[in-house]
Amino acid sequence: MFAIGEASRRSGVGIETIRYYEREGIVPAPERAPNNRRLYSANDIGRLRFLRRCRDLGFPLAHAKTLLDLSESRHEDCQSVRKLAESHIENVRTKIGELQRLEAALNELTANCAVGNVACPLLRRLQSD
Amino acid sequence: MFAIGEASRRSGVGIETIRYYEREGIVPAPERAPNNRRLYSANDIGRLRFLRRCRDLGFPLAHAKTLLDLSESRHEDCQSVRKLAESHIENVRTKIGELQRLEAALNELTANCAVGNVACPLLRRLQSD
DNA sequence: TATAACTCCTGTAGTCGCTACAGGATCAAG
DNA sequence: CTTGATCCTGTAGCGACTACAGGAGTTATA
Repeated sequence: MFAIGEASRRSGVGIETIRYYEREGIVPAPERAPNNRRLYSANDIGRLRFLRRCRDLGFPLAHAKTLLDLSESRHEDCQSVRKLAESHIENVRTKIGELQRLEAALNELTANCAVGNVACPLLRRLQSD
Repeated sequence: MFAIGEASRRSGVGIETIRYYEREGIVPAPERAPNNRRLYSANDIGRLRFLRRCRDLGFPLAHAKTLLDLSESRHEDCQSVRKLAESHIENVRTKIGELQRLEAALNELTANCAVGNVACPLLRRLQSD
């Protein structure tokens, strides 16, 4: 059993974040030592690591929790997992598209904003009616 | 002079957001009618529209405010504008790259998660030590 | 003129996922 | 015995809104 600092190091989840997950019911409250300090099992730490990986993949915390629950249920519902993952991929693709359009717009706006312009064309465009 | 609802319609900035901008000092407090309602001039509305365009381009609000201030100063500092815009474009490019790597990772993880798998490979990977 | 429906006001709290304290208790090492 | 690390609870802050609650004033219709 490990103290929260060690659990943090082993899982890659920050101490404050671990306590936050507990408060929010993302992970169950761990055992406590007689001195009231939290004690984490290897299993608990595995759960935290699982959550960190989900977060690294950009899943919102609520979905990370769902995936965690799915991963701990007896009959792993691969179907549900895939559905969640695919909808997430779709979101990521959408966001990439949005940002690419943004980049194009910004490039165009700054293109004319080159050397020694008197009136700034970018500002002109932002001001226009 | 226009009431806040009309200013919202004309600028494309939500009513609550307009009041928020005022609270935060992003825009100056407008005139008030004798009945205490806010009154916006065409100029005020132009400012709001300017901010909306900056936000649409993904500038953080603080930078939007800086751009607005630059646009209203006597000698338009095109240099500063360009610097802000270029650093923002850089951020957008970085974010695009991150999301693309994310998408690749998710694609790889879900690739094996195809039809009728018994044990879900995605969960396996998330669980691994 | 009465009433309904709309718009506006202030102030506060919620969103998301942490992160950063404050103020204290406990523990390990020298 | 003291120093410094770690832990505890509880609360507030981040960014940029958004959504109320509870009230007041305005406009349109019957």
